[in-house]
Amino acid sequence: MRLSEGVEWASHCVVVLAGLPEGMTLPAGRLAELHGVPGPYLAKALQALARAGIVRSSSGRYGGYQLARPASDITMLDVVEAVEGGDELFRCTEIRKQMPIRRPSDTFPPVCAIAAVMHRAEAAWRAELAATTVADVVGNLLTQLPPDAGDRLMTWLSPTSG
Amino acid sequence: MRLSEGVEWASHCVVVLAGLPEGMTLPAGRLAELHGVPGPYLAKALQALARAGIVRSSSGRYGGYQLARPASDITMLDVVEAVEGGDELFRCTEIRKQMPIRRPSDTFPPVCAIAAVMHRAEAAWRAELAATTVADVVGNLLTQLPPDAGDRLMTWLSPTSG
DNA sequence: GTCACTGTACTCGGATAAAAGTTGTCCGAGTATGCCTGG
DNA sequence: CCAGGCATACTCGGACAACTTTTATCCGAGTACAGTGAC
Repeated sequence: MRLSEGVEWASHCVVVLAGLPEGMTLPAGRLAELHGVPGPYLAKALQALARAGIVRSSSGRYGGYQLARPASDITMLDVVEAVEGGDELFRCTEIRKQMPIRRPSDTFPPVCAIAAVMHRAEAAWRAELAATTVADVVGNLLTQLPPDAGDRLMTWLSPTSG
Repeated sequence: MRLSEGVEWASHCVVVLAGLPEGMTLPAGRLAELHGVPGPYLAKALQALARAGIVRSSSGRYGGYQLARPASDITMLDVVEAVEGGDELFRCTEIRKQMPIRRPSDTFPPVCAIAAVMHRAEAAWRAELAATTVADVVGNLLTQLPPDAGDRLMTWLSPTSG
């Protein structure tokens, strides 16, 4: 089991979009080129982000994607759930209820004891993702990258380059 | 993304095995029948548990599976990793290193900032699973199930029944 | 000089194929048991 | 009556298909800009 690649790509895209000047958009093709990933498929992840209200898309010439709300209001959990779907990692199929030793009069606890453990662990995972915003990641990156990384990015994004 | 069904089945099997008298074995076919799941495929999960040293298998007539160590020494993380593999949920493909704005002189931080967040969340998930042993789950079940559930199980498991 | 219109080039969005991983199944190798035979 | 050997039936273990999910791709609908022409 592993998360889809789209989660990684979408996360990087959101981080890049968070670093853009206010109002600037970036088309999917450019984002794909920047990250070296297949463009048409990255679009799929970006569409998922748009459906979730994380990014806003503008059509037409000079259109593209931009964040729909401040980076400090977007958690990593939002990004993961947008791409991956909000389904739980562990889905209990209630096989305990199919045991032949069951009697009709038996009243089962509301949740399977095993599912309870799994859900508790999953909640811890979600809580950690929800505690980190995209702004946190950007802030963390700024302390690690070379000082001119932002300038280089903007230069590369200028239409004459690339 | 979701965990494979084998994780759920294996967990239930381990719990059942933990409730057996010392030294008693249970064949895979019986475990499958008990849970109402496809037998040959459940064997696959049980084999994984055996490879991980969680259960011990005995061949031959009246053979089967039993726990390899006390239930209090088996965590739910052990079970999940045995079936699902120890791979991490989020695998960083280091796409940051493929950006065209990169320069050879750039020294990258050891871990991608995004991967760091994902790994932190994953660690929280694992920690929660590692904090719960199979014995805990069994103890929890004993407070919820009807008092005669154990007797019913042993009756059903007796060779004359089924 | 200003405004409205039209053409164009670019964007997103969803519908459509290929690849991988998971799910499900089968048959062969190995082993402890129970029976049979011989002492 | 007891011990040894043998056939048996049962077990696990790994190798082999079918299906679902993920990955990858394409083409059409829609939109904002730029140029053109009329006023």
